[in-house]
Amino acid sequence: MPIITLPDGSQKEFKKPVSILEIAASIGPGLAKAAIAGIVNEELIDASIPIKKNSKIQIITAKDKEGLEIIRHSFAHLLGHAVKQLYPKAKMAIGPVIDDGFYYDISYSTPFNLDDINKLETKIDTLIKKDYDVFVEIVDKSKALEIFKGRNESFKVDIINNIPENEIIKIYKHEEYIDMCRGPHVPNTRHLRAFKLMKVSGAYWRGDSNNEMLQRIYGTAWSSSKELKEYLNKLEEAEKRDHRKIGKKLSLFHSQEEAPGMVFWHPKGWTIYQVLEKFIRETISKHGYQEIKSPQIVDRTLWEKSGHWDKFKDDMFTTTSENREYAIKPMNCPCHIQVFNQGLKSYKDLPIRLAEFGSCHRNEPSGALHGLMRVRNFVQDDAHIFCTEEQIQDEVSNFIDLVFEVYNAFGFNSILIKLSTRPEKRVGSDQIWDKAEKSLSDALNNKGLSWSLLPGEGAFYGPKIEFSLEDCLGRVWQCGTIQVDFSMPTRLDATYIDSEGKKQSPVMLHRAILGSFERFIGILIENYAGQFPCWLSPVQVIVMSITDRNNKTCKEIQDDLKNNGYRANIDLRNEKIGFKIREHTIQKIPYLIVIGDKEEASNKVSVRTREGNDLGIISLQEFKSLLNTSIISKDIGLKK
RNA sequence: GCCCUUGUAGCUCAGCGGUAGAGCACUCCCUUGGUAAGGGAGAGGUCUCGGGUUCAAGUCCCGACGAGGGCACCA
Repeated sequence: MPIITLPDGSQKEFKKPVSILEIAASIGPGLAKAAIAGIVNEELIDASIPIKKNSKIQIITAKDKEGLEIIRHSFAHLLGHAVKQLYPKAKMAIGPVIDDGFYYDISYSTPFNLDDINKLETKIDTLIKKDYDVFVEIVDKSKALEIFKGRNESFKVDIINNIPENEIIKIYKHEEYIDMCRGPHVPNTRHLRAFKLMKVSGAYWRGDSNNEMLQRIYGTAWSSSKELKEYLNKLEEAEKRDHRKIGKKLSLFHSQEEAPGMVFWHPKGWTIYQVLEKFIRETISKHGYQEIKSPQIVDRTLWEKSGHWDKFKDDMFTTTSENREYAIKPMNCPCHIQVFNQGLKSYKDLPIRLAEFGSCHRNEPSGALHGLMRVRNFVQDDAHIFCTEEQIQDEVSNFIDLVFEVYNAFGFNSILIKLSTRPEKRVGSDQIWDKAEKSLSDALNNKGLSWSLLPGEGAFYGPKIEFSLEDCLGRVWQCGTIQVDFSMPTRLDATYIDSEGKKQSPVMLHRAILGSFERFIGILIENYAGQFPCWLSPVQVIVMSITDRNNKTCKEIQDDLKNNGYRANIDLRNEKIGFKIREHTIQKIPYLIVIGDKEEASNKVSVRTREGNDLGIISLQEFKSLLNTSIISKDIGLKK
């Protein structure tokens, strides 16, 4: 005789065990139709499973976050159903929910191509429209093994073998297709409507590159076709912002076969790079850093000593000369310790903050390369802080301020913070780890920041904080980091003299704000869709003539602007003004100046923005002060 | 590195066994025009590279390299 308590506190008593579907039906037919699953005493369960005890329940529909997840999960099963109908010999591995959709990993003799995907999509469509009921059944392990062995589903058998003995297993029956799942799933396929199969790719069984490579079919699914459409539009929007596309259109950079994973920066792209570097240089200088420059190529023995050779030698570029083997540096820290090691250091010298825009090479696997985001040669805004254990917290605290200052300058105001703590394999005593982790969390808490904990995710040499920023499309990019290192200073013999005259090893903090310049510029390109705020814009002003009578004046205005430190170009081509405006608007130049006879006569300039706003005829002086304000304030402008 | 897809003019793409095509960009000519594309003409390609099949190969097959999407990796 279960008494069921609904979310609004009202109670209903039933004479026998009831399912979510039945409860929903007792409330109203509309709800009965919409019910997908339920939360019973905080546990998500299938809508058809009878509830025997007094319970607090909530009915889940497609409008709930959980409902959408269930829909996606059920779509994975539906894909399985379709695959097995079209390709009976296929073996199904796993089909989980992911952001925006689902996938299924499948083993099959021949690769699936686009044609197969289309066929599967059509098949799923016909299955959906049958509005068939999905039945759930609870079985024990031996029964589950029997079922899936009988169906020749060796991956499912493998999964079952890894499930503890007394755990219950749920199987879902989609007509003749049977899948195994924790569930819950939709009670009927009529809840499944808005989906699209997106792509096929390879994926290793259990994510291990030693295992068989399966074929993964990705799909997206939503609770309504309107949401599906919105999602597909969003993808299109993101594609338009692709930094590789914009990089080409605006002639910022390119790459070519002869230098895979390396960037050829064009004048305009390099201008952005230099402005960015200048900004970081000035900012970190204010925060007490000293800039250094260390060698590009360093003898193998240093990398052996630092431990990198052992772990990463295959991922390093090497070169030889006169029987010595060198590595092109994959990181800067060992070199920075060499700088620290020059001359005796006193505790009074600490903290010492050494920064370098260090160009690093890493032989990344070819399949990992991606535009500016993952390259083989990149420059970090790297620095290492040498300090005492007591100084860790202050240094971290100051660094957090620095990160926020920099990110805010680009208009990134939503910043996510993660703290990773000691992993199983690590160096250093628990006491030191306690202290270091506490320093990091205290620094975060003292600033009243919210952060999430990643237990066990720290580096073997120390805990770390990671900073991610959210771009205007809501995508999250991990950029900044600060990592405590107890190990490398000792390995590379860094010491200082403490107040009692004894030698001590300093703690080293590895830190970066942007991460790599290449990647950060990639992120900026996508965030701004190529429309850089004026202070970063490669060309800030274009001066255009109406007829060639006005060319001389245009040149004079350009010279004036350039002499005042602004990046100004001229367009004196024999083209109509509309043509020129169109072209430079597409090139995202913030300010477009038009010079015709009227402007010459009044000794003024006509100003138009790339957003299409006409700022009217103003004096050059007035324009310069406007430009100046925009640059100094790092105005983000109308970016969307 | 692994799986799938892919590589044609500077760019975007068509052509898919029978002597290389379009639009934009480029060059020249006409036009000197006031806020998102004025008109005309011309030039431009060992169809990524190397093999093979064929009377004949951008076009089919094999391999290499690059690129795209995933997977694995990411000090």
